[in-house]
Order: sequence, then C-alpha cells, then structure tokens
Amino acid sequence: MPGTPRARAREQTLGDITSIGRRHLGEVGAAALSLRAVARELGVVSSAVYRYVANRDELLTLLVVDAYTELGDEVDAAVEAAGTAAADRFRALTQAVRAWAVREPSRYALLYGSPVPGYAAPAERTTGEGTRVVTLLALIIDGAWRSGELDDTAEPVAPVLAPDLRAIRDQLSLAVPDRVIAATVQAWSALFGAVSFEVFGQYGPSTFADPAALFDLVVDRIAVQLGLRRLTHPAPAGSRRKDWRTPRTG
Amino acid sequence: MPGTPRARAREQTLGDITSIGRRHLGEVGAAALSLRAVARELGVVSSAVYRYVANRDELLTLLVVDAYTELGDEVDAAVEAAGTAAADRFRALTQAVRAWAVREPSRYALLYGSPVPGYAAPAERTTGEGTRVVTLLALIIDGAWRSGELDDTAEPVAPVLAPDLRAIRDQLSLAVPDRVIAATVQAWSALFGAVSFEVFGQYGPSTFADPAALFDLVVDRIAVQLGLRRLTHPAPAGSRRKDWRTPRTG
DNA sequence: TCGAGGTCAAGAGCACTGCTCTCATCAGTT
DNA sequence: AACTGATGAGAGCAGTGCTCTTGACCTCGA
Repeated sequence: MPGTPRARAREQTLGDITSIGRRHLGEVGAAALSLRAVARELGVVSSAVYRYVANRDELLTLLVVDAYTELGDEVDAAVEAAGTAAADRFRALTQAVRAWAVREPSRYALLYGSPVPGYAAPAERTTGEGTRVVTLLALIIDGAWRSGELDDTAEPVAPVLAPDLRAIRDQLSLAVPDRVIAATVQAWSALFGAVSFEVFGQYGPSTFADPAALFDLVVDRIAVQLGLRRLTHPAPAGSRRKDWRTPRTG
Repeated sequence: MPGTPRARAREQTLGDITSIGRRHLGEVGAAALSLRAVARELGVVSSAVYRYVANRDELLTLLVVDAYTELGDEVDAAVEAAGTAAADRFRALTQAVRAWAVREPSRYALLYGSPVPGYAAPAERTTGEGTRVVTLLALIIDGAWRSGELDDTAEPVAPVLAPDLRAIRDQLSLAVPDRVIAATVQAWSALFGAVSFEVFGQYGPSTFADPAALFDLVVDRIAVQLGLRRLTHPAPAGSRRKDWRTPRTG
C-alpha cells in the first residue's frame, strides 16, 4: 500500500529489526541489547542495520513505542469488553495490565521499571502511546463520578498539590474534584506497585502460590479506597473472584 | 583491629572497590558497571581487581548488600527516633525509605527496580539485610495490633492465600490475622509503588511541584487503609502535615 | 536506453568491555 | 634470613557500539 517498493522493503526490514529486538529484549534485557546480534540474526553485517536505526538508543525507542502500543491496545480491548459499569471497567483495566506485564516482563520493565541509564525516551515519540492507559484509568474514574458510581470518600488534599491536579483535570477535561484526582493518582501508583512486585519478584523472601489471587485482593482494596461502588449483580463468567464468600454448597 | 596486616589491607582495598563501584553505579547504572573502570580509578590494572572480586556479578552483590545495609540502618534509626506510637513509626518508616530512595536513586533501582538481566542476587548473602525494612514494617503493624492501635477493618482474604500468609506469620512470630498480613503486604507494595513512581519519574506526563506533599498524601491514605488509628496529639515539630486543615487564623 | 542519484551491504578499524593466563616482585610469615 | 604466597602487571581472546570507505545495486528521469 505505501508508495514505492523501496519504501515498502524498508518498512519490512524495520519491522523485522523491531521484532528481533523485541525477542532479544526478552532474552538479554534492555541493557545488553546488541545491534550486532540483531544484525547477525537478520542475516546482515552489523553496519547495515545502521541504515535503518541510527543507534542503540533508537532501537530502544522503537521497542518502547512498540510496547506501549501493544499494552494500550490490549487494555483498551479488555476495558471495552467489560461493559459500561465503572467497577467492571476498572477491574478489566487492572487485569489487562497485569496480564500483559506477567506475559512480557522485560517489556514491562522497559516501560515501568528502573530507567535505562543514559537513555531517555524522546517525549515526542512516546508520550502519545505512553499515556493511553493512565488516561483511560482517569476517564473511567471520571465517568464513574459523573454517573454517580463513585462514593466521594476521599479526603481533601494539600493546597500545594492543587495546581498540578488542576493541570491534569484541564488536560483530560475531567469533572472530578481534586481529591478524586489525587485518589486516582494513588490508585495508579498502587497498581503499578502491585504489578511491579509480582513481575520483578520482589515480595522479599515470601512467595505466593497464587499471585493472581493476591493481585485480585490488592485491586479489590484499591477499588474500595477509590470509592468504586461494588457491583451487586454477579461477576462475569470466568471470574471466580470471591467464590469463597458464597460457598453455596449443596 | 582484625588479624594480620595483610587481611586489613585486603579489607581496605575491598572497601575502596565498593565505594568506587557505588559511585560508578550512580553515574552509569548497574548495567554499565565496569570492573576496568573501577580498576582505573583504583589506580591499578584491570586484572588486579579480580584478586578481590571474582567477577562483575560479585561486585553487584557487594553493592546490593551495601545498599540494603545503609537503607536498613537509616530506616531503623528513623523509626527508633519516632517514638512508640505505631502511626508515628509507620510514617517514619515511609519517610525514611522515600528519603533514601530519592537521595540514592540508582541504589534504590538496584534493590527495588527491574532486575538486572542475567544477574540474581545470591539469597544467602542478601536476604538477611534485604528483609530488614519489610520485617520492621510487619513488626510495627503487629505491634499496633497487639496494643490496640489498629482498627480491624480489613476484609477476609481468599483461602488460597492462607498458607502463604501463615508462613509469613510463623516466620516473624506475628499475632495479626491473615487479613491484616494481607493488608500489610498491600501497604508495602503501595509504598513501593509510590516511591518508585517518584524516583523513576513515571508519573507520566504530569509533574508535581511538591512530590513530597503527594507522597505524604499517599502515605496517609495507605495508613488509613491499614487501619492505623490517627494520632490525636499534635504532630511532631517540623512536620507541617495538614496544616491547611487547622488554619487557626487570628 | 542509458546514465545519474540515491540506497544499501560489506569490511576494516578504533576504543571499549569481561575475563584468563603467565610471570615477576615484594611483603608478611616462619 | 629464607621462603612462600598474595599481589600487580601485561598480553591476549572474544565480544561490544559506532564510523568511515568502498563497491554494488536499484530507480527514476532525460
């Protein structure tokens, strides 16, 4: 479809480089990403890949955007499929983030782990895709607020934070008050913490046989603190959350 | 003091290597840590440092233990200085963790950031120092529970988690029930999330003029959800937390 | 049709890395 | 005072990122 055959070939090669890099990222990590190794696997001499990628950092940027896009797509789809209830949408978002992170730990680390020293993702190429998930979270909470699905239990926040919170509200055209934005920020960071703990295996010496159950519990607590009203109708099929509360034996 | 002058010299050199490595870690990051560079700065040829450190990974291990120890010491001191009230001790712990992390971002990343691919800290050398902070947190909560400073608001947890929670309780000789252990785990992960967000600069596009205020707010919310009863007596001097609630003008 | 301009891969090369090996030296131990 | 083991130096191997030059190819327009 796009223009000249040369341009298409170039696009193809660039895609190959990205996908090889994606696999190498998973195998050796961002810091050990080697353009030479990518070239080897591409069946080409090392200097040739510099025709397509300016340097190692640009390959990283390619992979960052690639990862943000895939994560954003999966979260969007999951939230979409979750229906209209804010609590369902919130849970779908958290589950989708966790599922992707567990499946793609190295790419998750690239996005949300410790920064790669000496490398800063160029804002103009990453902020767009990079803010999709947190924006969606904010919109879900905002929607819950507008539709009355949110209990207003958050406490007032320090005035120093007001300008920053107002900036967020303006940028996303939110209707929620400052304290709810702050609560959303905290929910986001708590979600991030829970996922990182599981993905990075940093629960300390303790291990959990069923990390998903622990994650469920944590997300539950986050939702409660957000003021997201619990659903009264039964959970969707496949989600056996809290089965133990209603044994319904016999 | 310790034995032979040779052993003392060796200890000295090892200390020098550690402290040079600590600085390099802050400058170039864990992945780019170079034994050659350390050797250069030590004024010695590269092969010589291999007399002291088996390989790059062992230098990392040295730095991990070093960082855990310093963090543990600072948190211990802060909690100690905070008195006996569980809420104060909890807050002191969080502030000390944040302060150290903000001051030593690369060392924080080494401990709690994305794992360095291909490197796994040997458990027998790191778990001891590595669990000091989370253990202290558990003991603070346990103490609050025993002394009645903890509101029992946590909800019951899924039975699948019971064995793991029991293991934690047994190992630390806690008195708290499963649901409080689970809440503590979540508090720990939420704290980790908040610190990581700030240290790794991953609040997305939003920036906060006063990250400490945001952190205060988040910790407040974590404390509330833990059920840590608020203190009625005035906050210690220097902590102007929530001043805006009691304007007390004129 | 044919030539010019752009595109691409190859290869050599520089400076760096981790790590191993050998060899000389010098200091602590006996 | 003699010995021996810890130590540092140096060479060397295989790998890395990145640059530069060279030669081949392809595409497009005259």
